[in-house]
Amino acid sequence: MPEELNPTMTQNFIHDFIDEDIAQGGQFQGMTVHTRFPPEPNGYLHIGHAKAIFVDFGTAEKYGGLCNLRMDDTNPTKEDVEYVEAIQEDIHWLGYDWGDRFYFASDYFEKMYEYAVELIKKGLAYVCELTPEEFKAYRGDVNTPARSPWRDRPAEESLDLFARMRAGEFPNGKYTLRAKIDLSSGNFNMRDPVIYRINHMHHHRQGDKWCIYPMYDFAHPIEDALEGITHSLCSLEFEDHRPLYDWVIQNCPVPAKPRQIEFARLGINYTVMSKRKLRQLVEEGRVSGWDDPRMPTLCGLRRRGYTPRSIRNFSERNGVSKAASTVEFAFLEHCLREDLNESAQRRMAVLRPVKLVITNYPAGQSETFSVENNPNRPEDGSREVTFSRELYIEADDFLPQPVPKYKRLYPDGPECRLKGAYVIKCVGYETDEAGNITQIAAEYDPDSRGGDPADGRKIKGATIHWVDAATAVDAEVRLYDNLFTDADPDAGDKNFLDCLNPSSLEVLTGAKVEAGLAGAEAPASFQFLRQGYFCVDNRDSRPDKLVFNRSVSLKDSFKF
RNA sequence: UGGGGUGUAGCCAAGUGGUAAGGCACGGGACUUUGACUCCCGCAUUCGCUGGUUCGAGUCCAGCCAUCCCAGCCA
Repeated sequence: MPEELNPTMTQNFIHDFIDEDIAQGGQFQGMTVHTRFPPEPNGYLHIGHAKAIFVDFGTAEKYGGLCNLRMDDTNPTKEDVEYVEAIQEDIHWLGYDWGDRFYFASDYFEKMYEYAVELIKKGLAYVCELTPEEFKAYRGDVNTPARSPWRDRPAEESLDLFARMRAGEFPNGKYTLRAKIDLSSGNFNMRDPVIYRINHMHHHRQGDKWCIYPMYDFAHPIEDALEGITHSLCSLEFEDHRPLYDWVIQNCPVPAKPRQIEFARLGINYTVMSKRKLRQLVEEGRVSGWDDPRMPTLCGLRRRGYTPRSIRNFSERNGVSKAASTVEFAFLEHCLREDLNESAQRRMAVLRPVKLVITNYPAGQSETFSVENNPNRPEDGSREVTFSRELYIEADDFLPQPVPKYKRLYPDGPECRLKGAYVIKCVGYETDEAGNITQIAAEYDPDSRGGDPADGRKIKGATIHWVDAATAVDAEVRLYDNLFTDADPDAGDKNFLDCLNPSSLEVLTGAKVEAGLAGAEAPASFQFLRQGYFCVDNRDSRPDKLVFNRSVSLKDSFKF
């Protein structure tokens, strides 16, 4: 049911590693390549996650393997079921499917507990009773080892305390379980990291069954191993954690030996990708919600008219490497245009209308023209549009005084073509007292029905779009610009809110669109001729008021 | 000044000792019933810098520089 995915993902350094693993005949030989996408259900997925999804699912697909979807819900403090469903919906929308392999890290809590007990018995973990403040003070620094007064606590004592931690005998923060590794390691993650903490809190899935929760570093490798993951792909900031990941795999009797490989996460200029900041935008009402069309969330992009295919292509063509990258927003737009140009149906709409009167066309007369829906795809058919003496055209398709190279309407200017209808020539215009243009007059060539003059002469002017004043429908059109003005609102210590673009949304209420653009028959994404690509806003539209969101504008190489 | 990464054009990115792919952006032109699309052309004598090895170095070696991540009982 998902539309056809991209051709096989192009080779990248991750695939090189996997190829080696398979070739070397080690732990992965003969195994099906198995990856996972492990979001924490604490927010909505955004365009950055799309890359991770692409890498995780795409890599599995490339090797004929499997990719699991797993909710990494080891910290109930920030998590909520609300996000669990949204995450699944967004991944499916992108076109990926995990079959029946949908898991929750919290379902492994019992097993993790057992492994932790094993570690204690082996003398590789101990219960520590440093307060958070002490813990911090004892951490040491770049050239001072950490101190841990409880690391030699007898295993029996730790076992007892750990059991009582689980039983709920102690308040939050009283005790932690720590792995006994290396207090002087240059890698702070190895300085006897906490692997379990006490947190008396209701878990969205486990309820009140647990009051101790495993830390990511302990839980994640176990989750991977339990699911038979062969390659655990994650972002660069976890490189420092790999020694600990390997330590857990090595010291717990897990059924598999997954390998962690890190790649650079995606950055886009003019775009905030931090969940915390996105949440702030929503909570402070600076956007209408997580799905505000200006948001970089998948649901926001979807509502704005982005297609799954365009986002997949964007991910594919960006490549996968370890170099921190910030790609240009223009590239995402390019990928959308590329897809929409191929697939979007065309419609006519006039965003800033001005009336055009065909002076030699009989008043009261009307006719219809058949206009193709997409010149690239004849199979999309055509539609009927009405034409009469009074039309609306775009205000900037007329100029009282032409500027150099202007080839649209102006008095005594060149012949222009009304898209799909007739050839016309401007013969005058009217203004109000203030000098504003109120109406344009033109004459048409009756022998040019459909747009081609009978005598075969070339039309020098441009082809312009129009709507019939008699049948046009009023609409609201929303034009989007970047949510931020600064190229990288996430960089440095500046306040990202200061970078908000005050004109990121422009609402045009006087637009006129051709009839038949409402309701179920409307194409999901379409192009308003010479105005860009739009989609019907299914969330906001009402029968009496059509609302269109602009996905991206057309490229305009026209310069005066 | 500890540990772990990364540096190829404005932005991504191939390149794995044999003489710098591709895409985006940008500029120019052709075509066009969307000034869109499409199509041509242009766009790194050089790969962070400096040395070294080699007939030959973006690729190997050394040193240096820049930059990102790490001291949550977050993930």
